[in-house]
Amino acid sequence: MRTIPDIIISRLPVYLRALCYLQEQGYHTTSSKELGEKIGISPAQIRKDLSQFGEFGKQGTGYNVPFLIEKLRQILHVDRVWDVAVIGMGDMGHALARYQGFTNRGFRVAMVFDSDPAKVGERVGDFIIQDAREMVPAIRAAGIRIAMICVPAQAAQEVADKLVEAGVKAILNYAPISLSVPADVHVQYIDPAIGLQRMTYYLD
Amino acid sequence: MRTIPDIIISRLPVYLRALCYLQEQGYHTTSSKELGEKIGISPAQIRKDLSQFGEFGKQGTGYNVPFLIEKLRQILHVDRVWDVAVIGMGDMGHALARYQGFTNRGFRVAMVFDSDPAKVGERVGDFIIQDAREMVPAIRAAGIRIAMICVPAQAAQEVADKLVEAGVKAILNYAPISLSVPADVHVQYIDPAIGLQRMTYYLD
DNA sequence: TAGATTGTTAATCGATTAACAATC
DNA sequence: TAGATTGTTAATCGATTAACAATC
Repeated sequence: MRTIPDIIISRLPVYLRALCYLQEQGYHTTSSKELGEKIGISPAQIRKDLSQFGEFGKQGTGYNVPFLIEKLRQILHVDRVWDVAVIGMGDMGHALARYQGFTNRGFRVAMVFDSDPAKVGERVGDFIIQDAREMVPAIRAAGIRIAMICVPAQAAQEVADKLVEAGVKAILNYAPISLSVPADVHVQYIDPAIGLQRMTYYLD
Repeated sequence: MRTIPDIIISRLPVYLRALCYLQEQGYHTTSSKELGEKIGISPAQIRKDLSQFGEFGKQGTGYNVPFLIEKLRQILHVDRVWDVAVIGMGDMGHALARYQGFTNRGFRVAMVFDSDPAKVGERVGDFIIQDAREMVPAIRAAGIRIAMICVPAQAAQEVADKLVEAGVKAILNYAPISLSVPADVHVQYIDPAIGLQRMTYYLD
């Protein structure tokens, strides 16, 4: 089986999100044209992307929304619920620990950590903050494969190393620094300042 | 002047972030090779990207770190401080209002809004939460051009419309929905669930 | 000088789009 | 049937990389 380009994979969650939103609004079918207008992607590209994985549409009528949602969930492996660990209970980690937006999208925060003794044992949402020193055994014992890093930049690489040691294979990094990880570990970056700087170039 | 591709612009903030980090660590010069290893981008690409804007390096020695930082700040228009408005004071808006990571990166949160009467008038960080009904005149009067949307999905498009009406030209959208805005308004999306879904495809 | 590294060219590689037969 | 829309092909478009003369 040939490898699907990552740029295609990166668009699938956007399709899935839009389809779920359409479903909530009562749509039962949609077309590549309609979907493309909603999310600003050309109809041809949507059809080409989806065709990498199968024939999900019908000529003349388009795509069945619940069916395509199910297929995309299977493709992206979010037809299950992944446990996620959050490291760093500052404001951002706190917000992620309580984030409602993971519901029905394949994720559930399962444990949260901080290295500050003053925070360890405190409650955040449904969780008791655990000591960061127990991170590796706790994550390994729970079989957790996904983590979010919300610690300061200077601590992020060390945390990433420990997560790798604990068996984590996917990291969502909120710390403003590029991480070094083995090739089989995936990293995505979220940095609001970078998001803003990508736009100020166009402002005068 | 020919238009620089957006994909190049989108890498510049990453270069800038890495250079600032190198500077903190005491580096005075770096090379495209060294920088590329830190951030996982090929040296040729870094040189090609930078060459769109001028000749910033020296053969044999590479780039002067403070000089390149200054140039990138000028290019990205973050050689100043932009005032930013935050709409929606849930956990995420709260975290952004108090976010320390904007400092020295060209941004300062200047005002925050919520539509919940129970929250209006409360304090978050250094700010008093303002009534969302005053959003348009307040943003317009302050000349604010950048905003972050942290409201629920079903309210986000309406908020975006008001921001456009108020003169905002750049929106960082944390709501899990694609926004429709005029062509001269820029939008960047931050959605942790999408970040995670881009990785679970590769996990089994 | 010798070694290192830039900026740039040309070649390669990959992604997007236009167009259309197939068919619901 | 007529209209709509898919999946796919081929053409176009754009981005990345390799290589190297220039030069610090």
